[in-house]
Amino acid sequence: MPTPDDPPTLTRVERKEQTRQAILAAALALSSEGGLSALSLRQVARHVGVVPTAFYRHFDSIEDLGLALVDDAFVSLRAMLRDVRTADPTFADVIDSSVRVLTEHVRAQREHFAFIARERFAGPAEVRTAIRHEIELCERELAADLARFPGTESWSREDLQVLANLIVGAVVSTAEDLLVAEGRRAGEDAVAARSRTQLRMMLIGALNWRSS
Amino acid sequence: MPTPDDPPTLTRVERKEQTRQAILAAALALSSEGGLSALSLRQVARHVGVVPTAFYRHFDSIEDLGLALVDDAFVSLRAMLRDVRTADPTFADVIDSSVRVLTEHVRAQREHFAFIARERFAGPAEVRTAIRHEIELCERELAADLARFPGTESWSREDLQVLANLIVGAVVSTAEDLLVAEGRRAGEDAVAARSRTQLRMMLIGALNWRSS
DNA sequence: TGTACATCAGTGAACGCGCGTTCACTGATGTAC
DNA sequence: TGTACATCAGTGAACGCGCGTTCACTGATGTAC
Repeated sequence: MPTPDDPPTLTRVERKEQTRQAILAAALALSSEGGLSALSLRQVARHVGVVPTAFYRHFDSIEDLGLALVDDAFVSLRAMLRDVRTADPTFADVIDSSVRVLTEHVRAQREHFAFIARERFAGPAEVRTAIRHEIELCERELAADLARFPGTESWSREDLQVLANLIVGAVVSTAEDLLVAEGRRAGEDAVAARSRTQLRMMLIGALNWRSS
Repeated sequence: MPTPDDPPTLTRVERKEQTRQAILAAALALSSEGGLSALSLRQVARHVGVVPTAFYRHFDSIEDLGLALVDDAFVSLRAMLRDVRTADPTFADVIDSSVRVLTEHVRAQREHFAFIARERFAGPAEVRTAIRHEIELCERELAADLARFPGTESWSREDLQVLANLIVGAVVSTAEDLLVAEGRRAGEDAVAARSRTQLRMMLIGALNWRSS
């Protein structure tokens, strides 16, 4: 970024990283209208306050930048999953606390979650593949978590995977609905309430699985 | 379309409708790379074999065309829902027959389902809104269907709506996974098998709801 | 510490290209008599 | 049925604009001695 009057304590490497982050932030914000495929290098450069050619010092192409954004977005998503796992133990109900954590993270990292929802099907082929791969990894982690839950001792690996897929699907769907609520408190609360009921129905189904 | 040697039995109105359909088909096919937002009027015209300005005889803009495609896509989706309702009565299991119908329709109308999955979050604002609205209508219809099912007599309107949302979410998610399978038989079968298991888990959960 | 040289993030001009949109048009189809 | 006129789907030239990419460059920062 062309700010030669920054504190001179910043090294050249640090300045470069700063510009890189500014480019990623601009791309994330601008792609919310029309998506990554409709995003132009010049738009991004203009928004960052840099000449178009400077872009190439950081990324080969918009698609390359997209892959970096996938990494960033899944850092946010994994942070959420981590918080779900280590949720406040004063919340007795796993579902209540999980939905609360999800709502908070979607609210705080709205652009990252919107990016995943959008580019999962609309992004350039490589970006779509990268997102699908990351979601698959999350499902596998969840399956491993579920195996440690009481009541799933007798489940097959396959059934655990299927349940993990079901839950991830519900979470994705809830996150998408939260995004549609666009931060309006009433809308978000309704989505959260519905999600809690749905997860409870699913939990009842899972607990009665194989024993029925 | 510039085919002046078509059988002269076609009226001018019929010819116009033919071109309109060709434009819709071209837009549907071309938007699968990059989405509606990245689709240009000139690309569409070129693909149809018509001069760019001819486009305006049929649509005001790509966005306007997109709204027409939403209508077409939901004709396909509603046809599927209709088939689910009136499924072959020799299939005793509602879930087996529903998943079968879904698989067949996604296979036959792949482009329409991909359009909905993609533009639901990536399309121009008006298109996104139109899709959301249509999905909501489907949910309401499903809720009405569910009310006629045995076992839901004591359910509140609200709970029926929540269950309908859960099922629609699962169906959307399954349809999307079928699309990712890209018509490979093995992949489709795995998705279908998983979907059947998930719907059964959900069914068990629903049947034990309120009675637990 | 001071000097001479290397590195490299960002510049700015230039290019050819596809874009959406305007406008006046053409000529086959349709209609009124 | 035949003729004169209206309609209008599709044409083709032209426009200004933003695009991705090339290239040679500048000058502050970093490094070797």
